[in-house]
Amino acid sequence: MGGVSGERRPRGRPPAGSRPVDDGALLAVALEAFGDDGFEGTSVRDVCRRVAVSHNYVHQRFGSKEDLWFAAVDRAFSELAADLAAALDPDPGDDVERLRAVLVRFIELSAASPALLRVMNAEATRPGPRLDHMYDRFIGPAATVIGTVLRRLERAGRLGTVDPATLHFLVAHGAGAPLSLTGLAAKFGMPARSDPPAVSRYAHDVVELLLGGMVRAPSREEPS
Amino acid sequence: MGGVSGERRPRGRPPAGSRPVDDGALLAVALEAFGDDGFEGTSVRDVCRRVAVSHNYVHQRFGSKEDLWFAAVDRAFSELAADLAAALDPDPGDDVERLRAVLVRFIELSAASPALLRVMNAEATRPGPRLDHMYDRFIGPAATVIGTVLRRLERAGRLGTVDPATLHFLVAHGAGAPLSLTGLAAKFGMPARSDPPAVSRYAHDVVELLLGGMVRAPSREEPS
DNA sequence: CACCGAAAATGACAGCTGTCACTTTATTGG
DNA sequence: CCAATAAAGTGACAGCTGTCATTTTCGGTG
Repeated sequence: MGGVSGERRPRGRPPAGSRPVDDGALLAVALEAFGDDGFEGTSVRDVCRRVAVSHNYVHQRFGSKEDLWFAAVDRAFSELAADLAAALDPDPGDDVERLRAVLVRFIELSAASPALLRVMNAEATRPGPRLDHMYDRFIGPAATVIGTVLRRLERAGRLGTVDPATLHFLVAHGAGAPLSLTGLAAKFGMPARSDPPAVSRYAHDVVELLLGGMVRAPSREEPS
Repeated sequence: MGGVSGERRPRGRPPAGSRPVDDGALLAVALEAFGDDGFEGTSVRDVCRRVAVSHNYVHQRFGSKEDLWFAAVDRAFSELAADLAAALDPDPGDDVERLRAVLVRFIELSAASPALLRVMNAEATRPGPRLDHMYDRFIGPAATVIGTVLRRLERAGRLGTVDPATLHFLVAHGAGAPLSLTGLAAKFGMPARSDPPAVSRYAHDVVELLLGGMVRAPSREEPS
C-alpha cells in the first residue's frame, strides 16, 4: 500500500527520458500522513519511503518538514477552492438554492479528499503558524463570502439569525465528519466515501436537515 | 504549565505521610496529550515529565503506552457518562424536551473537557483496537439509547426522519467542535471554553438550530 | 532487628527522526 | 570534449522514544 513506484532510484541524476519524481503524488501522500497522524506524529522519512524516494528528498526539495506541510496543504486547499468555485459559478438562481448547492458540493468534495478535513481537525486544537496559515488564506475568506450570503438572506427574512461561524463548524466538522472520520463512520454504517451516489444522497439529506430542522409542529395531521 | 508537582521524587519508596503519585492527574495530562498530538505523536516520557514522575512510571503502573491510553480514555468516558446520566435522570418531561436537554448538556460537558472529543477525532479516521474500544463501550450504547428516543418521536410525528448516526456526527463533531477545536474557535471569535454562561447560551442556540432549522418560510410576515 | 515485598527512580538499548554535509550521476553550454 | 550545474541518493549525528532490567528506599512482619 502506498508505494507509488516500486523500484528504488539509482544514485545520480535520473536519465532524461525517465520519469522524474512525482511531487504531486508525494504531496498527496504527505497530506494523507499529516491527516492520519498529525504533524508531530508524521515521519517525513516514512512519507519518502512510501513514494520510493530517498530519505531526505523532501528536505532538499521543500526545505523542512514544516515546509512540506505548507506545500501539501496549499495544494489541496487550492484544488478544493478551484473545484468549489468552478462548480458554483454558473448558478445564478435563488439565494437559498445557491447556499444549498454550496454546502452540498462542499460535502461531496470532502468525500473525494478527506485528508484536508483531517488535517484541519489535527491543527485546529491549538494556535500556531499552521493554523494561522489555513485560516488566513482559505477558511477565513471562505467564511466571509458565505457570511455575506447569510446576511443577505437574513435581511430578506428567509433565514433565522445564523452565526456563520456556527454554520461552518456544523457543516465542515459535523456534516463532513462521516466522510473524513471513515473509521467511525464505518461502524455507524454510513455511506462509504467510495460510493458517490450514496454520498450525494447523504449530502442532500444533511443539508436539508440543517436548513429545515428536525422537529415537526406537534401534529395537526396524523402521521401516514 | 503542566508540572503538577514541582519537585522531582526521591529515589526509593515514598515515605508514609507523603503524597503518593496522583494517577488522576497523570491520566488527565495523558488524555490531553493524546488529544493534542494523537497516539503516535504523544510521548509518554513527556507525559511523565509533566507530572514530575520518573520516565517510565507509566510503564510499570499501566504496562504500556497503549494501556495508558485505555486507562485515560476509560476514566474520561466514565466520568462523562456519569455526569450525563446524573444530569438527566430527574427529567421526566416531554420527549422533545428530554432530547433537547441531552444535547445541550452534552455540549456543555464537552466544553468542560474537550480532550475526549479530540481523542475521538484523532482515532476515528481509521479502524483499530482503540476506536473499537471507544465505540463498543461508550459511543455505540449511547447512540442506541438516543436512537430509541428518536424513533419514538418519529412515530409520534414530532420528528422528521433523522438518522441517529447523522445526528451523532452533527452534534458531537459539529456542534461540539467550537469547544474542542479551541484554536480555530478563537479565530472565529466563538465563546471561550472558560465562560460557562456563554457556552450555555451557545449550546442552546445550536441545539435550537438543529431542531428548528435555518430557513424560514418565504415571508408571510415581514421581519421585525 | 532482620528480612521481604512494594513503590518508586535510574540505567541501558536498539530503533527511529529531522537535519546537515557529501557523493554520485546525467545533462547542458561552450 | 570538458567543465559547470542539476537532480537525485548516502552517510553521519545528536536527540528522542518505548521498553526491559536493575537499583534504591521505605513499610510491615517474624
